[in-house]
Amino acid sequence: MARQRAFDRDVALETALRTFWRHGYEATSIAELTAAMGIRPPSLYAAFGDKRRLFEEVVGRYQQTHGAFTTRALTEEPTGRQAIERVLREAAAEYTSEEHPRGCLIISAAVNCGPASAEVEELLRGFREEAKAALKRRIDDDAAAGLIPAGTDTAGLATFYAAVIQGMSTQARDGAGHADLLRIAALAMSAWPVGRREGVG
Amino acid sequence: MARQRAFDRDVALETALRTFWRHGYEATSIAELTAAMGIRPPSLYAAFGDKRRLFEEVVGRYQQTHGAFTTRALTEEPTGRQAIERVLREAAAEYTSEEHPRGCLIISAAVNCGPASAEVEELLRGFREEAKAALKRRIDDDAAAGLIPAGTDTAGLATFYAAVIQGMSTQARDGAGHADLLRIAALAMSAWPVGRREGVG
DNA sequence: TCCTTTCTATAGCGATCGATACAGAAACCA
DNA sequence: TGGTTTCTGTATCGATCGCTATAGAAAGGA
Repeated sequence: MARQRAFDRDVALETALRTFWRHGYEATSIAELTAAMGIRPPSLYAAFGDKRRLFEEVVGRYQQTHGAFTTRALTEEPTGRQAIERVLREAAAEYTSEEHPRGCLIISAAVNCGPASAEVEELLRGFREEAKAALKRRIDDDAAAGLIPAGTDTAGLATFYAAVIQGMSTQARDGAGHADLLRIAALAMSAWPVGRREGVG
Repeated sequence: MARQRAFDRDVALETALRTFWRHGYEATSIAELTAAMGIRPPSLYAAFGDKRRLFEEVVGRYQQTHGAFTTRALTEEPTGRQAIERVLREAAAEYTSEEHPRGCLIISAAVNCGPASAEVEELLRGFREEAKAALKRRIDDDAAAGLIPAGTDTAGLATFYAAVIQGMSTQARDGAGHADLLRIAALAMSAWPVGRREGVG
């Protein structure tokens, strides 16, 4: 019973996602966002609240689309080792895809923040810690199943693979290609503890 | 034959270094810098030119002080393996030190930049690529000396260790401690190719 | 066709950005 | 002690920041 929106909210959100993905939260201005989305500030604020809430919605969308491969790999693979190997392999492809900005939004979009947006920095930091904890849970599964030696430092392994993934994101943003990141992934997997399947222990 | 500066330029530069180190290039305002340095804008501009040149001087100072351990390790150790192992071990200590902001300034101070400071982003990117090339040169030394198998992908190894170091910086900024980073370093070294010294090949 | 409602566009809000004009203060030379 | 030079502090420049008041335009119900 009133005038309807003249733009596609979903398309506009995806455009905002890619803009934030490229330059980060603080470095992306409302002017740049509205120019990219093809709308004017009042339309943005009416549809998305404010810059902070738009970014939070962008992060949610990212986790359910471009970043969903992590959760899929961790839930679908039978062992922790296979799960982490797949995460690394798919990250290599995703972080270097030509279809969208390089690297990972959760890792790189809120690194340089002033005091005004410290909470945004903390939000992404929380998601990174959550992802690291998810890695650890699958490694713990392998430890419980006896696939890796008893007494293995599973938290240390999770921190290592989290660091490798974050390094892959930085490398991708610095220009490394798909093959470069696959080599990183393969070398990282060579750090996996020798276990039952490999004929030791 | 004229009035002399009322503040210590070197102390002020170190203060600016730590401020940029914590929040990054764009997120650090002139107001925040002058407040931290205890001077007023005209003094800053007279002594350092402008924000861009101040940052470039900060980066140079960082490379010769807090970041100098990398070059030292790479030049002083007899083998590439020992050099890289030492870089990782010292990075673990440096990135988590309580004496200054966490992580690496070259890696984290210009990640989220708008179009206006794309050149600053590119400057640090160049230094990161230079560091990666320095890693590769030492790995090539080991290859030439027959310490690692013939045909080893030395560029791939260099990219791997560069990624690990960048991941260590991110982990440190997210709260990981010295021991956590040492574990990352140890696991990363387990990816080093098996060579003559290890009794294979 | 008119009324209500919600969108859109223009224009501009106060605050902050990087950077400076200006005048007073301090240090050296004559 | 006066003159020259360079620093320092105040106050502010134009531009941009995130955000919004206001008015006109469009869509549905009566």
